[in-house]
Amino acid sequence: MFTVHCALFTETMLKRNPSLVEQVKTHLKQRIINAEFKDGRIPSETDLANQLSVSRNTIRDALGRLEIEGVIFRKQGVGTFVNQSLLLVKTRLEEIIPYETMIKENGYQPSIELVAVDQESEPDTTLVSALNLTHKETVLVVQKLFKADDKPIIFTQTYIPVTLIQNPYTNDDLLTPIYQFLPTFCGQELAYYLSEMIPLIAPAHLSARLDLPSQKTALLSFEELGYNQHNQPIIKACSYFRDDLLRLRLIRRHSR
Amino acid sequence: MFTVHCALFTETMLKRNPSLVEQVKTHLKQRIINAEFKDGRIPSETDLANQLSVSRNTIRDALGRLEIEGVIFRKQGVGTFVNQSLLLVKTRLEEIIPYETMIKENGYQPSIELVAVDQESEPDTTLVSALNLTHKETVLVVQKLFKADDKPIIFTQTYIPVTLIQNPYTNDDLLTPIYQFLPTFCGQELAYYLSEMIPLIAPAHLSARLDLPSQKTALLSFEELGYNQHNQPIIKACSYFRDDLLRLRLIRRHSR
DNA sequence: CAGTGGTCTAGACCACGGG
DNA sequence: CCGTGGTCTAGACCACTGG
Repeated sequence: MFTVHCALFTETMLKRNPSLVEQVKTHLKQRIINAEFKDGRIPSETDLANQLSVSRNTIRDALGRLEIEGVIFRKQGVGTFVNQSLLLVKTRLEEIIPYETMIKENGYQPSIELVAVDQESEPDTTLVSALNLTHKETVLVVQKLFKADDKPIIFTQTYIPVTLIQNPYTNDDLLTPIYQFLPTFCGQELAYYLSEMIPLIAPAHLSARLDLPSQKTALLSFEELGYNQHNQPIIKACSYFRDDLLRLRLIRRHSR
Repeated sequence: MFTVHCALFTETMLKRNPSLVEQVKTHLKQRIINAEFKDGRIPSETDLANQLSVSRNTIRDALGRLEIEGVIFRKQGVGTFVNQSLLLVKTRLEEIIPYETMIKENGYQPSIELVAVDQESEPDTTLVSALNLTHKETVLVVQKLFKADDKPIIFTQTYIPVTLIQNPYTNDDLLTPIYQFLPTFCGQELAYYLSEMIPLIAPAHLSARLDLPSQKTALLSFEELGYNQHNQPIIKACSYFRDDLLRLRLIRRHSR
């Protein structure tokens, strides 16, 4: 329909950047969230293509991404439908999301505390090899504590080689998500994390930081290497979660 | 080149099913594993399209999937390259893999033991609501123990509503991965898992099962709901991992 | 500048599922 | 049978990178 077409293009701009596919995806996602589709049935790809005046391929590409996100699902020969159950799932791990957002989506009031900022002039060997550091390269170690409704919930420790840092920064800048800090102050993009999940019995210092109820508590920790667009490891991050307040979820599929 | 074209199509069959894109993907992945591309540089999309006599879109689709798997990465204006570092990563969680394969890929000799098969006639309320069971529906509970080089490493507990089961099965059938059991005996496809990751201090019975070294050991557990192609939850599975023998990994990206 | 990947189109045919 | 999504093609133009 014409109104839909207008909504998509006049308000934003005429085409390109973000790509048409991305605009269509965002547009459809919004209509889904607004519950504009009765019975969860989404119009046929041909109809959508006509409505939005783009080719069916563009529509299919956008729908494909929404399917991967778990927002919709398709039945060949039948149609495309809203995936209500997955629409409610927060804290999906396969996507990089600021912890602040994660906490908010779980219904808490988030806050961040900068615990410490240190310069480590002699990083240990595992860090040196993980980040391909030249010997004796200094690393910035940033410790942050995330709170939900003022209760400690996530503790993170981020390692950034100082040689990466190009522009002066303040402590406030360190409070932003690392994937915002990197482009601004290091001229680097964070393309992806390779993450290891490790269960842990909270050691004393973490127990204190996270205000854990009893002495022996199980924690979930992430040990992650962040890579740039050239596939080089640039940062390391360790995170520790109180799983009683935040459940981490993940969708696992067949590769096909 | 013609030889390449032949390798792709004569040996397998003439086109379609698996799809062309899938065939191209498999073909390229094999060449990558065989280290056929010098310096990790993959031919341009146009070249590949000519070599394999398919359209560039088909090539791009295949490369796109390999990129998601982390096998390759692209640089606009430059080219497409093998992602050596991620090629070595095993035990990727975002994909459904038989635990047997997972253990093998980590260099151990896998074996499976069927610990117990029970009929639970009064499933608890969380199970009832998770699987949308009608009241008093009996559930088959299958307990399996996976070993790596004869050391216990993964313990699983799978819940299958008996009403799903259409064909007679033996205990040996229960040893196969659940996603093979479901199509054969239940006429269902396992489309995806929605998984929760929970750290745990091993309770006594798990400690014994998994032959844990000391009393208080942290375990990683998965609590998963398996959905079919119609987006209905059909099974529940709980898994417990000894993380000292098996490191679980995951790639996290930006949604775009 | 030439060559690469990134985006988009229009159109074709197939496979499936429900009436 | 028809309408749905699934696959594939050929061709166009853009955006970026390197020499």
